[in-house]
Amino acid sequence: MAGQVQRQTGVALWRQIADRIRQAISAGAYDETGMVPPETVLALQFGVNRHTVRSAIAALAQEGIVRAVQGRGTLIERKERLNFPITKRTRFTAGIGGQAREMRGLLLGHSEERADEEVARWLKLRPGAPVIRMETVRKADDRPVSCATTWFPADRFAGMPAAYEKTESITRAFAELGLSDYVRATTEVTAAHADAADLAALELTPGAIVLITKAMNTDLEGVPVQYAISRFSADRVQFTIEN
Amino acid sequence: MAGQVQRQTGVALWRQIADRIRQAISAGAYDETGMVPPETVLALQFGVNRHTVRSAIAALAQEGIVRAVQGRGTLIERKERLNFPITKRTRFTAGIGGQAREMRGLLLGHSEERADEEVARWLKLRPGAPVIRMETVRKADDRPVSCATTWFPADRFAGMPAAYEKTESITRAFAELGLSDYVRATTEVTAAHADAADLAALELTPGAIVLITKAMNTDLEGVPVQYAISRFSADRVQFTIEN
DNA sequence: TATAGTTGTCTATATCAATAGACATTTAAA
DNA sequence: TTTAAATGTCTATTGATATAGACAACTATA
Repeated sequence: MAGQVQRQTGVALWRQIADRIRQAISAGAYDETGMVPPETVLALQFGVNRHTVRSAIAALAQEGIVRAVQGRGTLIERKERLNFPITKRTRFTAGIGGQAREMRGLLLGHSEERADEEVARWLKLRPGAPVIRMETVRKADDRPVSCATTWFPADRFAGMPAAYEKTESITRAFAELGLSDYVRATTEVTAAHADAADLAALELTPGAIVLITKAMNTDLEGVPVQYAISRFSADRVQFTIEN
Repeated sequence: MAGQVQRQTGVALWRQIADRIRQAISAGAYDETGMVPPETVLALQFGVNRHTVRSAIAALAQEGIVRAVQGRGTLIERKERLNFPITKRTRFTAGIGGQAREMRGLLLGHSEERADEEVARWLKLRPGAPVIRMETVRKADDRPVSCATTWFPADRFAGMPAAYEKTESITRAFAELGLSDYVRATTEVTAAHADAADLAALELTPGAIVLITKAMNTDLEGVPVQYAISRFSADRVQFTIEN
């Protein structure tokens, strides 16, 4: 994890260092001791003052990733990265499956609106067609993993928000509405800094990274049934694509 | 592109704004005029002082993305986000294909070493087996798109570095070494802040995000021939997964 | 019960980031 | 040739970031 931090780039040193330590923890670099190296050692490694390292560690403690104990050191509290397979049969709940005890989808809000150009294109509707929009957060063992904006054709899935709120799962909600099976047609993946809404929904701190997927599901006849823009905390998930 | 910028996060406002404008340009938000909105308008949009916007634009001008002209406005010079499909037949050169005039792979360095646990697992070798490691950068029209660390079984592909340096492509290098076809077996995707080496290789600024893929290719019998960890500039690419 | 090693707190100083306002300079269009 | 609209430059001030040093407080262990 050597490599120097860079100055005068608009990114504070303490944030660069926090990001590097977070990544090192994820990669298992400190698994032997379960602790982050002493502040003086890190300061030397990164070529900065000890106080700068302290700012970085304070940020990580704020995220709940480490806990500093006076006299002992800085203990690693949490270290999670869920694997999320993307396949023809991608389902959030089943996908995370055995990796967490409890999976829940929470409905933050919903509305009926007219499809804009992007949504219409993905759902193969005409622009202005009525669609149901839902804002959701998905949690694994009560830790938010992703939040999503999802659109459904309104004529076919008017009862979606209620069904989702009841079942806490898209798959089960589809089943309630008479769609027993569906397949993932396309997924686009990008990454960006989380915006304010995502930070709040995913309980992240500014500067955090989100993996963004834009995905379209179809029924077995190939008719689009759902278009979703999901934001995943990059620290907590990885995607796997099996071909 | 509304949404406010965030203060006291360790990421300077001018950098947040630069990132947002870069992304808006990529998304085609200013395609009608070919210009970025006036500084005073942006300052109002983001809720910051005009000087802060000027810092952001100066950074983008430094990257060669925009060019400010006194009296006229700020012109968009370049606007790239390459789409990179991930399929069974994923090939970097062909994948980016029609989206750039010229595709090149550059060999930064290589060595023969013993497989560590991770590499051995992916290549289905025993730990300690000899492998060839290559560090490469891939460029589209001379702009770096990704950098990669790649491992090959040493017994089978000893001539890989030389072949890659000559052909500037993994596919063509494999062909030279007698492997005419191969398929993508698995791809893992994550995102993280770029580390110092990636920043240099990809000509990015600190705080930039990289999409990271870990991918394994096999020959047509299913024998692993290549394991690669690639880092893509998140500002310059997106992935598409077709199922 | 010392002692080494660690985190916590305090003061002080220098540099970067951001705001504020005024005015110059250039361009394009009226 | 004006004029409006845009970028360029300058000065000044405030708050965040980073460094520096000293010492307190706590933990584990010899």
